[in-house]
Amino acid sequence: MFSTPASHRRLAAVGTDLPPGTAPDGSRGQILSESLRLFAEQGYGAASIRDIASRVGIKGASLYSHYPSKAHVLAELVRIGHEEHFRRMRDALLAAQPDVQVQLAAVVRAHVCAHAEYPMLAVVSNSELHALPEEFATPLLAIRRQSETLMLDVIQRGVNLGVFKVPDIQLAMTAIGAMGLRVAHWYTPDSGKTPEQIADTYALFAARLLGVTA
Amino acid sequence: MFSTPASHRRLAAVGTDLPPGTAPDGSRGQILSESLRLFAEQGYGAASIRDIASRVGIKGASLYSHYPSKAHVLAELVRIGHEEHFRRMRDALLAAQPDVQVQLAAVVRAHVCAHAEYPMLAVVSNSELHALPEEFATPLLAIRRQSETLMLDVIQRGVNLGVFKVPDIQLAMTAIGAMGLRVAHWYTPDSGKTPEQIADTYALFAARLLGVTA
DNA sequence: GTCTATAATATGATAGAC
DNA sequence: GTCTATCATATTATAGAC
Repeated sequence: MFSTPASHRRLAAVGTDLPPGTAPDGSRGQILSESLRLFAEQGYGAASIRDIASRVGIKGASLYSHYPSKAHVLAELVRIGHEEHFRRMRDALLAAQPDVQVQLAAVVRAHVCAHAEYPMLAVVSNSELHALPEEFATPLLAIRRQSETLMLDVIQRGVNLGVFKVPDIQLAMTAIGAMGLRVAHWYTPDSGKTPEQIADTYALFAARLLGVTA
Repeated sequence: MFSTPASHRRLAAVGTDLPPGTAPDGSRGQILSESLRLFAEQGYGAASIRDIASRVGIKGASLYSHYPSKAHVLAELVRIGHEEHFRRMRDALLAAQPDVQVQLAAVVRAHVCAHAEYPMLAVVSNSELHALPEEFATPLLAIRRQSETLMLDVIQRGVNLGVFKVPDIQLAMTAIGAMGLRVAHWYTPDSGKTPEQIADTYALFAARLLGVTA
């Protein structure tokens, strides 16, 4: 039970950025953006339709012209978050073939950068999925599994090649994954560290954790 | 945005255990225990006084004979969680003097075991502090800082002794801390791994991460 | 210490005018 | 696409009987 941010805020960052091209135009996009802020800072359950609408500058009832329910807004945000995260990891891996150490660094870097560059989206995607009805959650969990498998496959390949040595690859994956997840909570652009610097250090940590000594 | 548990539940575990001696007798203890379950599974905001009371077998109004408000119940749970976590880390460190590698293993093991043995308490302590008013949160954040400092001091001492080598001790601390935090979300007693086995592996990971090659 | 009853307010969502 | 008005229900918390 510790650690960062030092305040009792849920995350340190303040930006509500969404990945380029993912936010719709007009009120629909504003609803997404303001919902992101409120869901990240207060949690889905504590953020009301009226809260969201008032920040957009409309009334609660008007929100229903854009989304059929509050759950649909959350589902859309979590979908964007999961897809962006998976896309980045996959693209990084494809560009890094074939050295397994380079592959590991690429996926860890992509994982960390996604969480540092879109901290609110990451917090909502990681911490609010439980609030969705099962039919909304199922396809999102499928994306999650893809991302997990991607990292697990790199670790397994490294072990098979004799480059990595770990007592348990599942535990290695959860450990490396967790390091990156948590970045979304404490990262802030004015910390003096860029996402890339953090990603580099965490990629080193991941390699060491897997037994790479060079 | 990934990782375990595979379901859309917030955590895999089902037990609502509190550390021995921390749960009051009678209704007061039951309120704490049922609140723990509901806050962990649904989040503080989504769990109602009526939900809690009905699980205890009383009416909502009767809860106010035991706690002055819902926030007081949460504050009590988070206090128990933070104190137990700090106490375990401190005791482990005191028993492990003076080899810095042994110290590191001790604090990491204590950190991981606390999160595996009391997963609901850990999830609530780590994920719901933002729901508390600032006057409730301040003393809890102080405990958090103590736990952080404890681990940071071990890392710093290892670096000073030339046993550990890292580009940034703060990043090392957040990485090691995050590994343990996340255990509370995916750990379940019927996974075939004991908290001790996970703790041993994570202690190895932590040492490697800090540049220990032996 | 628990109950019933209730206050005061907030919630997600809908109907229908413009 | 936004509004006002409203429905139906849920919320935290209190008052006062037993």
